[in-house]
Amino acid sequence: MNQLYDFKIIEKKWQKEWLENRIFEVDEDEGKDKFYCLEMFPYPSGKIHMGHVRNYAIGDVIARYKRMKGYKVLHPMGWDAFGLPAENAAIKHGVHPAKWTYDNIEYMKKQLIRLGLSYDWRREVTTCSPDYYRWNQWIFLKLYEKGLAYRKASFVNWCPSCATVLANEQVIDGLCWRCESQVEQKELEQWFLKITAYAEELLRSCDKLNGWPEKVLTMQRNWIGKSEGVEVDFPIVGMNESLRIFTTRPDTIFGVTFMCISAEHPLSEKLCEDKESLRRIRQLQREPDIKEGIFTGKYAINPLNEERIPIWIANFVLMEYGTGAIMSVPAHDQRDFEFALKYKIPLKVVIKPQDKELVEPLQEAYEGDGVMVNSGEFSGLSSTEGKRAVADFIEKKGIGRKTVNYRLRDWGISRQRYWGTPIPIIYCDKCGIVPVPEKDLPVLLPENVNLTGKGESPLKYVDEFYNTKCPTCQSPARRETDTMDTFVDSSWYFIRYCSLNKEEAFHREKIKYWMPVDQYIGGIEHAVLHLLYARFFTKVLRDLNIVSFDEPFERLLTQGMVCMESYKCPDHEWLFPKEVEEGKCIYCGKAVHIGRVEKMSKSKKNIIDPDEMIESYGTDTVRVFTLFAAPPEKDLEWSSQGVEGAHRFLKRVYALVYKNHKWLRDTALISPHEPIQEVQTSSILNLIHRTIKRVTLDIEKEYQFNTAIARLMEFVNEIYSYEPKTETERKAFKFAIRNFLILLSPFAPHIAEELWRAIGEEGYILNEPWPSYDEELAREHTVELVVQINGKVRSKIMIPQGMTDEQIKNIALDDEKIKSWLDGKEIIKVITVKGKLINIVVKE
RNA sequence: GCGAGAGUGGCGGAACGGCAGACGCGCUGGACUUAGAAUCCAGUGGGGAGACCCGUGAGGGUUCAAAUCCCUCCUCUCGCACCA
Repeated sequence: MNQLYDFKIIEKKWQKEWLENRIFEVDEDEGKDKFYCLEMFPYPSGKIHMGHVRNYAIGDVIARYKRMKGYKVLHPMGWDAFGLPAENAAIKHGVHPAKWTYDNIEYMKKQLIRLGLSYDWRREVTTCSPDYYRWNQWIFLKLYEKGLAYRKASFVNWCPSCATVLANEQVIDGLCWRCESQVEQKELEQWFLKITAYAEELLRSCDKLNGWPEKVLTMQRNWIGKSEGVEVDFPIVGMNESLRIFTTRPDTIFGVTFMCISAEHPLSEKLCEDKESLRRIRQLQREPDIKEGIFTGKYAINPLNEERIPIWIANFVLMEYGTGAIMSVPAHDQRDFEFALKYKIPLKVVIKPQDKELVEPLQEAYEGDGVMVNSGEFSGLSSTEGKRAVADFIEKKGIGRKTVNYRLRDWGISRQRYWGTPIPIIYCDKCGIVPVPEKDLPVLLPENVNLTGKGESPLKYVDEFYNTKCPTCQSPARRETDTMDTFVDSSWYFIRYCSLNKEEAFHREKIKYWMPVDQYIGGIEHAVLHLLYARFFTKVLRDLNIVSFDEPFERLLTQGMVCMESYKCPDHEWLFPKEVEEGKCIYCGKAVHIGRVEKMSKSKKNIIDPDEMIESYGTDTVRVFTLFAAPPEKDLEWSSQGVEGAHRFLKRVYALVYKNHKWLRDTALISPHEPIQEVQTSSILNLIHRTIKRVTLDIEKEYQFNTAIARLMEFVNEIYSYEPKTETERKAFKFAIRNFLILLSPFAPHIAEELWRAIGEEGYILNEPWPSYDEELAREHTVELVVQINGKVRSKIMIPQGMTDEQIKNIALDDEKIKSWLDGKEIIKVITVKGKLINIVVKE
């Protein structure tokens, strides 16, 4: 055994051996319980970043722990390999996207192996390979057959920088999720997947996702945005037409004083003669904070009270939601109130709050519940009763119906870019839209293309791709040239991992054994993107009888961000941490401005390169630090001194074993039946059982790896003080070290493996069962009794474990310090807690 | 504006309603060194000579006992935000 902890040699050695001996490979075993541990696969952008390291370190601890607990653990990894950066790199540097991508994958795979992650690489999935994307196409065809994939012209989100369309989920605050450019509206014909057909189920089964963070579920529920209400037809005066509106507040229908329609509403042209103003309103569409409208000069009739209601066109009414037209109740809706105020439209109060009087003129709309007033026969009903009564009345009269609206829109998947899955559709002049027959899959992405990034699919100009024959009538036809959104790829990859066979993507028995994923780990940025799409696909695949479960991810852990302070030099802009020495810029010596701790990002250069860290300290240190510095779901602040601390800990572990390895090697383990005489033996056994217990509970309880590692540090600190002398003490010591190494191994697998062999153990530590603890031995022999008087600590006394309340009371009252505190005072009450605390309540 | 989460030493962070500050960083002292680095040992919330007192964003409350439960407020972070 080498005296020094040479992590480079150790880590390389074991990584090689683990791979060669294929110890991470796993197959089904019906006799054993399974555990599917999955981390979100990365986009092969070039290099792994610290966020990945954290994500995968967390997953690896869980996978290794569960495996040692006796589960068959599926722990796969792959590449989300289609996407824009590859194409942009190609345009910029002239490398083919495929080469760029596969080169990156090769490099990043090496990095993952260097991290000691326990993946079964036989299952590796690369979404840009035809083996994979042919199944995207196959699923698309199935969706098409079921009417769940359709083509439609509409206004879509267009990112000018990415030169492609984006789905609604991919627009964050009006900006592109990927590049943060301002998103525009463009009218295009596009392919959509009917996720709205599953809106209700996606919403309802949120309630069953007990293992998900409430925050993510809230975001999904908000995104789906269900609201129940009624649609009502308001006849238009002098026209043979009605204006259909949607409202969730039928109880306020007697308070309508105007109507508003969207400028994009089909009737807007017909109703509004002032085309100039109409165009102006269209320009102001979705402009926040501005309310603009024009009166059309036309009126509608409120079908409940026959009142004449002016019809307006307003910029704040959305065509995509409801019917694109609303009834406006300014007294009870703040938006309508502001609009009415601006255009001096009268208000009519029809809801009276229970607990206060509304003082007119109103200062703001009253949107709460109350009692209906000025509402004809409905007056006197509560809002809740009124909603139902008015809705029933409307249905009975045949002027409308109860409806449910969702904010969720269908998923637009067409992308005007090259590096994605071709949509398997052919356009024929005679037959129209013709799906590519299943037997002709995959529709291969041609390799020779001229990439421009100008907003049109380059496939259009690849003749041998574009020109084809109609599968139905054999006449010349054209292929669809848009490719699929890459979120399609990641919507089912977790199912693909289950089947090893290259030809068969959906091996039903294997899927049945492994799925659903027991623990999914990734960033919260996918709360409504990937996670919603994956849930949707799972339900679709279930309805296609490919899978038999409703939800893909049993438990979800959203890990926090990796953060760091940033540095900015007055002359040299943002600086990398290594460009700063003692608070000064290494180029000009000027003091740098230290920015707040925030997510590591290339633009602010507040990044730490995992490769450099591994080079200097080793993988085990990096893993231990990232797991120790914060609980997994919280943000982690990178600290170079913290890394040193983690490294110091591992060096201490190494030195501890080195110091004793010669005799440890030849010593047997203490048997559970061996009589314990020496105090030290009993202390060592108590220490290790205590440690096993606490580490196990910390991992089981919400994956508290930070405290688990703290326990391991405590173990090391304490065992340093023991000098085993007798044979029994040595056997106990060996037992302790051996089990400690198992406990350490999920966090720092390489050093654990190395030391495992150094103390004479055989086989791979990953194949060892997780140690169990003896409750009796884990208990402390003596307890520090805390004695309080009126809730304040007044004394601490060491007592044997297991005293009765009465004994404790006597000991406490007999204590000299306590006696002096109690002198001359009357004891009212004595409370003892679990044999370790006593509170004596006295009259002051 | 609405919703969720958070606020604890110099710092990262611990604490089933029961000893606030585990563990780590940093700092202080000591040992080993010619010296340093590394390592090891000890100490380290604030005040006070001391007995003790004060301390978990602020203020109230419940309780024998509150960082933890309840109410009001402040600050920060993250979602949502013309969805009728």
